[in-house]
Amino acid sequence: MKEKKIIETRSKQEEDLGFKILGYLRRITRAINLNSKRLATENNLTSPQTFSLITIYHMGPLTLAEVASKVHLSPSTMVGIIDRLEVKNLVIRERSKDDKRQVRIRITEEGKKIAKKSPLPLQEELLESLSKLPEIQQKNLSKALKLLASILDTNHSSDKSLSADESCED
Amino acid sequence: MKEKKIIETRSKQEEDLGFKILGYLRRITRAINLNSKRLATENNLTSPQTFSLITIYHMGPLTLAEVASKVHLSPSTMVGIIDRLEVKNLVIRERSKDDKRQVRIRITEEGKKIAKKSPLPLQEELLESLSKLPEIQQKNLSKALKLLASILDTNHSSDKSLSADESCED
DNA sequence: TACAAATGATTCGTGTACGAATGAATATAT
DNA sequence: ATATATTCATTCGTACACGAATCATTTGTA
Repeated sequence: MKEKKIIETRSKQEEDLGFKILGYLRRITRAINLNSKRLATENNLTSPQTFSLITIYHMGPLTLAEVASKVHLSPSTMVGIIDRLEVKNLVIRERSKDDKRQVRIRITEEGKKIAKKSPLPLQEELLESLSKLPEIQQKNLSKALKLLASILDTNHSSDKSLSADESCED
Repeated sequence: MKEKKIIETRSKQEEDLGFKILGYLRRITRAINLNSKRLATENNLTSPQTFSLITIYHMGPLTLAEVASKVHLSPSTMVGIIDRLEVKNLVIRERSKDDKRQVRIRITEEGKKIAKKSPLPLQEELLESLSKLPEIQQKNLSKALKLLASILDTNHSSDKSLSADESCED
């Protein structure tokens, strides 16, 4: 009753909810980052690299902007990721013949092999932990994340992604 | 019924769940990043900087490692963040007298003013959107994120944070 | 006391991640 | 047809974000 001056410009419950959620999100993103780096040393591929490679594998030759859009990254970020995938001989850039501005990213045979057996980032621990939860909780989690994702990225431009399907209407 | 060769090394529903969740998480982290950068241009403080500053403001002078732990970042990351807060005259480093290895981060008067009125990252849009949801959904979201955060960072070291309170047991 | 181990901050190297600016190619307008 | 606008990839500058290595200080031990 006497330490009330700590937060005075925001109402208590709003502060609580926002601060908690942001804290959880920070922890989540950090865990994802750490996992990505661990995977990078073990499998020689970071999480964004793996995501991009699998996307290219599934959806055929794509332009750089298309890959970026599908994995929810900006083109300028994607340039570096493709650079690193290319020096590992997992993809190749080839200039489009009809529109010489475009660069088509094509997966190599080597890349296909990696894509086929490369674990999705976080897959192991996350799925194992998830499978221990009751199914209802798994559904809730997935729904909550989907909700949050759509809340957050309506504030920005919205292009459809590989994982933004609409088949989750329970 | 004929495109079944796309994913063959992983079972269908596991793949679905993991891939979806990871997709949501990527979108969420991206939205957070974008928001952080927007705030940086508007308020001259990024999201990690704001988090760190508010933490220092609330919890008094702290060592660099303590701040890092409380905002869930590594010390090496925190060095840069404190650097940038320092050149903006929001905090100052002072060598500890009893243990000259330690650096105590102290908030300045200028920093206090900023901390008091600085919006929590994402606060505006997120809270506004959240407040439109039924309360039960808000609770679910918070619980789901907390669950996911604890699943994810049990894989790593766990120190308690500013936001990791236990008062959410509904 | 002297010497090894541990600790705290920092530096270094790598990899995201972004927007703004750039340059080449294409499309559009006059 | 030529000038302008648009589009695509890239480069540049900034800021995270991490682990490994480093350096100074402190602590523990022989």
